[in-house]
Amino acid sequence: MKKQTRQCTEFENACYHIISKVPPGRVTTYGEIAKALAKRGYSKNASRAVGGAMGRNPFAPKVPCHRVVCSNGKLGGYNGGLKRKISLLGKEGVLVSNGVVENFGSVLWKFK
DNA sequence: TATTTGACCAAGA
DNA sequence: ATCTTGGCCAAAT
Repeated sequence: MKKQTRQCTEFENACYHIISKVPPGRVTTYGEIAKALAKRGYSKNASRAVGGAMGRNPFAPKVPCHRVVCSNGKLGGYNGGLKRKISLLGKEGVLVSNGVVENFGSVLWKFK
C-alpha cells in the first residue's frame, strides 16, 4: 500500500473521540470540544485547531463532524458541503434554518 | 525551521 | 445588529 494519507495525530484523535460522545439530536461547538480537550491536557483555546482537525482529515463517516457547529449557533463548515451537514442534522432532529441552528441552546451538548 | 492558514471565540467600535 | 481586531492553537506548506 502506498500513499497512506497522513497519519492522524493525537490531537485529532482526541477530537474525534470527544465528538463521538455527542449523541444524535445534539450538537456541540468547537469551543466546547476545546474545553473538553483542556481536560485531556490540551489548551482550552484550541477551538481553531479543533476545526482544523475536522476540515483536514476525516470527512469520513467515521466521525460525526456534522454535529459540530460554531458557538454562535451557526453551522461553521463541512467537508461534504453544508447542505449535507444540514441534512444530517435535520435527520437527527436538529433543525437548521438560514444556516443557523434553531433552539441552539437546547440542542447544544456540553461536556460535563 | 519559519510562515501561513483555518470548519473559532470574545470583545470593541 | 454587523464589522473589525486581537488572540490562541495545532497542522500544513
